[in-house]
Amino acid sequence: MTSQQILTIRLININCENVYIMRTADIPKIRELPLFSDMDQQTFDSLVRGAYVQNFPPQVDLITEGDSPDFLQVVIEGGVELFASWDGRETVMATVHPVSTFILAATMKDVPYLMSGRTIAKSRVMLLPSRDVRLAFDTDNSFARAVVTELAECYRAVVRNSKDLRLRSSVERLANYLIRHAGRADRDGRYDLNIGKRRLASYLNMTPENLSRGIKLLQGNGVRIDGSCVHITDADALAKFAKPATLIDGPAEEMSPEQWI
Amino acid sequence: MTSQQILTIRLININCENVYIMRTADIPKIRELPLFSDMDQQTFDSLVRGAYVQNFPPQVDLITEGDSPDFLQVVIEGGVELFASWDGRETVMATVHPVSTFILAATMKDVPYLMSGRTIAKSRVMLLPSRDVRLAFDTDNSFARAVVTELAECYRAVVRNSKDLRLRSSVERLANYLIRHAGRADRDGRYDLNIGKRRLASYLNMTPENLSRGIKLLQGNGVRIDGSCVHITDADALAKFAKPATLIDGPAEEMSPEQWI
DNA sequence: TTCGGATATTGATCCAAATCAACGAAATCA
DNA sequence: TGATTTCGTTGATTTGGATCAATATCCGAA
Repeated sequence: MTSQQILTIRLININCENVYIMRTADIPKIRELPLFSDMDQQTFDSLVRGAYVQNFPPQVDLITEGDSPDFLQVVIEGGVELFASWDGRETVMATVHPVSTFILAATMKDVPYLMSGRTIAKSRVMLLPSRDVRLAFDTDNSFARAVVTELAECYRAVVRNSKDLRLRSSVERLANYLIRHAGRADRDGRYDLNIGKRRLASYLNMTPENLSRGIKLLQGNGVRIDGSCVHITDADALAKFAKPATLIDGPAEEMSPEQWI
Repeated sequence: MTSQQILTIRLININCENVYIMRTADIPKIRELPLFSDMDQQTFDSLVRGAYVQNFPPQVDLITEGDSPDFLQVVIEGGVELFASWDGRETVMATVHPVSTFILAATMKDVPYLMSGRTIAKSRVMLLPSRDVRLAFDTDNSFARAVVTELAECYRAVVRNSKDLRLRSSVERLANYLIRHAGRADRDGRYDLNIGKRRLASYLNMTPENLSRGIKLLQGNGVRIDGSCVHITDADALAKFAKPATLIDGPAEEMSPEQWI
């Protein structure tokens, strides 16, 4: 079977018009990911040969919890939100920003996804057949090491998130969230929220109504939010209220590959 | 420096009388762990050569969050509880039962622990120098693959736990906890709780008072708890209330190596 | 541009869960 | 054995957060 035939079958399988073979311009972006940067050129080439790239509009489901991981996915442009459901309830677990992979654990173990994923913007996603990824893992030690680093980092990110949920009140979670993202503030201490408040509330495990009230409460604690503009007016006061901790919020450098919003 | 000298230094470092070089009887138990079972004999031997074993009374702190991972630890007998603290609050994150390892992620990445660990019973713990573990990872592909499997499983366990926290009420968490452990019930549907209610409450992220009330509430839903004896009187009724889900509670087989209580 | 829908805010109310307080039952120890 | 402490339960009360309802605001499409 030629690779062209394989591609054709894949096209039919996923039943979508807008599919491309790996665009040359995308390759360097992928290559620079920590997960792939140390890989043998030969392994990387063979991995990329079987891959393809797809463009999606916003609000498209990419994966559904319970499904089998046919592909390791890489967000090249746009953004993907990982969420989970149970008994009619739904919660945002994380958001993946370019350029990074998601659902690596399911791919490596070849077990069903624990989370669903949908685009939150017009997005460009690369799909690497899971079989090829596992094959690359078996043949390339550098890649194996990178997979371990990535998985360990993902694990630690969820543990930190779990501590955040267990040990803090919702307003404390909000305050620390704002501090974690203060890195992109300008010299006046302003930055854009870059996420809908509805989505943010879900990620922080609170209702949109309570998020509004939390924002109002924080106005007396060194931060003012107007629309999507966050303005840190008194970083010390905010820190005093939020009590950020490295072992929960992570050092800036350790901000994870499977990025936690 | 001879290995005897190194051992002596280690003895001084940890400042505890009750230290042994690897007891021969412990080796097979370790060897059978999924993490080590596929390892080259040679690598395994060199790993075990640098290891030692220690006995602890209950309530002893083995690791403290923020510390550097000098050793990969393996619980051989007894039990270890992983917990985390922030701003005077404390929460039980997980319990590790024999025979399994913990804090593998910190060891592999050589970054500070995110959780503290203390014995919850008289325990026997093996300590493998982190450097040796990372060395073994670099030289033994089977081991590398096993590490990935273990890390992926740990990651998924925390994700499931996070879903449990986010999507369920405290009584729902309790009900599903009881179902998850129903595997060890006898034919009458009875089993022992095997954990103090105080600790269980902390793990379920609720107060002891509320746990008591939750238990009472569940008496009308197919389960009766008397002291430490759990009696599933109506499994269907309990399941109807708890709505257990594979993607949160895991299939029995997938019960994790870094065991979630 | 206006319309219609999603999104955000505010207030009122309700509910789950934490806290406070008291007490009985085990377990631990002298 | 009795004394002391820890653990578990129950009741009363408070509080954080959810829900319900009403309005305001933003945004995208015709």
